[in-house]
Amino acid sequence: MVSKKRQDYGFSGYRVPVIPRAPRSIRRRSPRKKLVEDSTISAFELLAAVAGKLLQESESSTSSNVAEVKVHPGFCRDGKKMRLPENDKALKLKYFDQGSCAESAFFPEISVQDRNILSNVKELPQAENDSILDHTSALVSCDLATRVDYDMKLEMCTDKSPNGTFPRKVDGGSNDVGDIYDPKMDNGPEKQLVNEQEQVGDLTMANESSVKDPFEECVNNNVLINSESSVQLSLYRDSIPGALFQNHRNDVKLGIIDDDENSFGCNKPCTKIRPFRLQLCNGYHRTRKMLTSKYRKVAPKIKDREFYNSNEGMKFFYRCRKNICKRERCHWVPIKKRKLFDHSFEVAYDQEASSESVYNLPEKKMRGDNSSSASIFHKESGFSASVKARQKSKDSKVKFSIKSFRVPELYIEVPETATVGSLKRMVMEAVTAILGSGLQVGVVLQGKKVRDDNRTLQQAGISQSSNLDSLGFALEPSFAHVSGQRAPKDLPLVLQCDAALLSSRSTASPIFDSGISNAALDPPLVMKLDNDIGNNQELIPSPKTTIDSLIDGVLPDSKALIPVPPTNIEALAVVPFNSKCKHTEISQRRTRRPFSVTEVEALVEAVEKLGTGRWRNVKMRAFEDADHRTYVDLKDKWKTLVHTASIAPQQRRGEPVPQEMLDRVLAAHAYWSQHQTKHGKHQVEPLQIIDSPREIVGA
DNA sequence: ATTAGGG
DNA sequence: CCCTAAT
Repeated sequence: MVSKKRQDYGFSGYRVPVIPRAPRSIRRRSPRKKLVEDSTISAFELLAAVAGKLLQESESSTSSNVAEVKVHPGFCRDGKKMRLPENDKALKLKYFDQGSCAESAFFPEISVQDRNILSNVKELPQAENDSILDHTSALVSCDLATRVDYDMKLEMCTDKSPNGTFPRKVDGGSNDVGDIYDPKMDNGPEKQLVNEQEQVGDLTMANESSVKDPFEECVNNNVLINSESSVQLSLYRDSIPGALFQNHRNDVKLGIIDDDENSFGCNKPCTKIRPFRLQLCNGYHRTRKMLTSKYRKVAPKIKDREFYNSNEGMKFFYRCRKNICKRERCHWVPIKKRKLFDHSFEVAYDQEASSESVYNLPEKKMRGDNSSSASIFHKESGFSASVKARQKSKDSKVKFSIKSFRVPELYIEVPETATVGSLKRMVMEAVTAILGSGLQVGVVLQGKKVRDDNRTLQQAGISQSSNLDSLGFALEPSFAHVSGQRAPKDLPLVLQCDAALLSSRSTASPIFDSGISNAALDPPLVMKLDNDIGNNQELIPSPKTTIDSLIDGVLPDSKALIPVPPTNIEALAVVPFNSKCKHTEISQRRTRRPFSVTEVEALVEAVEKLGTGRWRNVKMRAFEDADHRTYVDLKDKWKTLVHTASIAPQQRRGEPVPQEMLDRVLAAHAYWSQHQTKHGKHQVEPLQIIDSPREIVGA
């Protein structure tokens, strides 16, 4: 099922903060320039591959095409070394999480032909390399961006670990189990060790089998990485021959453009990618843990890696993870800020327009004719639309063909045991919910929203004589209920980003509003925002700056619009997010699952032996396969058991626990209260049941 | 990531 | 079961 409220979250106008969905471990993050996992680059590279192919097909043999295709060899080479770091089960999960939505809509075309393309182009001409450094040019072109991208990839590649294997930590916690004395214990350390080894072996096998086809693997990795697996609702109609093809091209392009991560990754490979790697690097144990709670937790999303570049972000993540991520089987993942892929750099929109934070308008002349296409997306809502406008010079009519609106990411998580049919229904629910949540269409022209509905197209500048390349449509959340208090009509959006307004924003309403209604920003405001209020990610990096930073491998010194992880992003995100959590009931309680007597018995037995302070071990010992029982659950259950045992039988509720069990509970509780559980591993003997006819437990 | 304890 | 603080 789909959490109904989720949609509100994404579309009611709430300015989506950066939602953490990343690796749990902060500590693993190493300083920049650290090695980057092979797989981390594949997202870029696959996209580049697709783009390159498209360009190739377009048979326009500009240098940019070469440059784009150039990217690929590294791609494939790397592919050979790629290892999918997860065990097979994890892979399934991940693929399911991120790949099952509709990635094929964006990467359906990769074929043998692609591989040829990839492998044919080998070296980048020196001249082009030189031109990389020539970033003084005001006009940033696609190829330049791509070449820089390429460079970054090289850097990443050289940094990777030599053998390409994955550091895999197997932590079954067996060491801690060494103090179990019960000789009858069937689950001793040794056996656990064996089990773990077996699992490692499985992992290895799974990995190797997936390396057969480097390219394919790359693709797979991409599925993993590129979370742009969005459902696409195509409304496209075009009677023009060949349009289908072009349409498809645009689809792909849209997918690329929409992948903000890529642009981020290009901008800041070191910081952007690392969390990614963390994500993939999760050791067995961690993966296991994730799987353990997979029914109620959403898999971390990679897209937000920039968020995790800041410690603040991690803190935030920790704080929110439990709220959002832990519990839902199926829900939306809020749409993150979106950035443009390198195509956007090609757009010659002026700096003013580029500063406005609401819409990005990557336009690109696709062909030489008088048709033009534009892709836009609305960052807050995550909606994007690809538009094709065709001009008919005769009758002064402008014909628009809105190719598609792209639905923001849907994130659905279902058990492996769910049926395909139920999955379909879930997706359908999600899409329906989105569409039904109230949408309106915005028109954006040259980076500015056209707000006056009464103007004629001509007046608005939408005419055949105007530059329709810069025209875009956007699906926007309908914000009829938006309270205008904090969002005066013409208050630029940026102000909303001011930390001072956060509180109001959190309580008030979907703040989204002003974002929608105010497209253009004044440069001063931009600067203000830039003053590290944390919404930098809203900004479109100035092409020049971006490229500079790319080439230098360093962040631009000062006010650059690079989406640096803001220091106080937490402040930005936490407040609204938390409130949103509550208001939208994003967090749901887990379904109650009362302990059966059998479970209670297992718990009691485990606690008798292990004590009351080692719930993790208890979990592993007695509930290893009960994914829905966390060690916290066990601890809580023990707590209630103790309580239950200490109250009168008449006051007990629920499924009655045998008194004998409760006696054991009390005995164990008393015993372990005496003997500290915490420290000395071998200094405390397991509970010896004194007066029970049962077998003696323990040594 | 675990553990402990309050809600 | 949830949430938080403290490890």
